[in-house]
Amino acid sequence: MSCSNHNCNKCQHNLCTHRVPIFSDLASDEMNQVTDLIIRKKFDKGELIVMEGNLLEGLYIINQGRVKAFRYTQEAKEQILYLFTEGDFFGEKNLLRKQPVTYYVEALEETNICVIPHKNFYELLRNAPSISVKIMEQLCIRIEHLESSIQNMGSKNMESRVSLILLEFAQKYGVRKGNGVLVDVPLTREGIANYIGVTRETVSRKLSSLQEEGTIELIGNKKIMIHTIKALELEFSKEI
Amino acid sequence: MSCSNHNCNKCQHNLCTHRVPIFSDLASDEMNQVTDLIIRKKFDKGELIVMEGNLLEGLYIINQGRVKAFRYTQEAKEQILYLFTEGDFFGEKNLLRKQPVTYYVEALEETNICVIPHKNFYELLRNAPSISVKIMEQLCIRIEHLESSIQNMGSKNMESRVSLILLEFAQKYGVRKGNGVLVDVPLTREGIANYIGVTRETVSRKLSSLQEEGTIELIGNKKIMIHTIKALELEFSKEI
DNA sequence: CGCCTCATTGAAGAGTATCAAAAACTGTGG
DNA sequence: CCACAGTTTTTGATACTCTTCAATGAGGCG
Repeated sequence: MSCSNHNCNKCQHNLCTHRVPIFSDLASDEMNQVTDLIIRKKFDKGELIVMEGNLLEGLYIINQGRVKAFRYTQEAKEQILYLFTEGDFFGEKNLLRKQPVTYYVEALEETNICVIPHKNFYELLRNAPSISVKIMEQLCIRIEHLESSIQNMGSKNMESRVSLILLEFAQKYGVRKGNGVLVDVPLTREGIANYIGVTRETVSRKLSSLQEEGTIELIGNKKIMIHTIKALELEFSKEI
Repeated sequence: MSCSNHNCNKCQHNLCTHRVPIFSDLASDEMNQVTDLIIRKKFDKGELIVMEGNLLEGLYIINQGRVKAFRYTQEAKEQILYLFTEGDFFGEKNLLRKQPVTYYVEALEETNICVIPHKNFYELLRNAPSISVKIMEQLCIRIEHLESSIQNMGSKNMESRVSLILLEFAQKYGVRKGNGVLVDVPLTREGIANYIGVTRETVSRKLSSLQEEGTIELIGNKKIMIHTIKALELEFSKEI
């Protein structure tokens, strides 16, 4: 599950510290200092990275892969809060407030994580005040994302909720292909459903109808070709 | 709408700086320095304090009163994100990232606001690093609140959503009375509905049924006596 | 006291959840 | 490369919950 600094060659040349916004202001030698402190971990698809109630040993940075962070609703259904990708980090909250995590994090694919032990993290905060500001910025970005999610979930019609998640996917994971965007979907239908608070059948039906009308094209279960982004944006905002 | 430092006697003796967590580590003379910089504003019930798109001139701290922060959903329905009370603050996000606000804030009752101009706020950040940490903590608290909201809105049955908001009210605005809790409800039925993503009729019906079964007692439109908190907690978690 | 806003209640309807079954996909091993 | 098994997805039919629309009732402020 974890590997030393020397036999994890993928990490070696793809250092988290260089990819994370919060360290972007560090001088190169400072960055190397941080890099030396990193503990690397590897998780398989479906593996739990952290559990609700865990006390994290440090800041978790995603070096490679994608993960979902979720809680359970009253109905014991997963409610996905975030999708994190390369360069994203989590656990900062629990470091700052020294509290156990309040959600689960699970690898959606093979994922390499870099952990900065919290002792070192605090030193960093003291020595490089610019990091504080960066962290605040990231926290604010996270707040905005959550606010949008709530705004979206307050909307009753699932049309706009499905459309919005497709737009989010297009933006985060999409690659231009011809005059459309090809998306490598990180979630199953059920995962999508758990993200926007509906059932998997509803997601399925809506994707099918979007395919029928030519807006998207389902390629297997893991890829979606979005032909007309405009149509999604329209759908998203068509209700008065 | 705004008043000078000398004729706003309510503020005078109830200084925001003493009531806000982020300043709690400041020495008394530092605090007085901050206090001198404060601009005071007063808003009537129903008045908009900030609008989406506004560039705020500073950090907004609530000295007295209650406000709601909301966005609009696709259906043009208000989606309430936060209820802020005395001691809470908002606008920090937009200061840190220097971006326009992304929500509306409206006074739910007569409200006194203290504004710390952002120029002074930045100085504070530089001179008193402890404030950074406090702000991060507050941001984390806000994140946790939002995460809980999403978890709650992901739950399909409104039973648990209504129960949860009543519990939240009890905790924030409740006063023990005998063996129950008397709550001064800050929102109309429609407001409650806009907080949890249902219609006002649904809220009304659920409150009535809770009253029938003896869990709560509706006193006018603005007060609710909660007789058995336990019943709400049960209701909240009764689905498997 | 009267007006206006807010809240309640009822009946009908829309829409999504649920349940069930069939189809498609994914990955493994021959 | 193909067949197979397990998983995931799709699709259909039904049920149920919440919304919507409408009308009545209560509350609060001048």
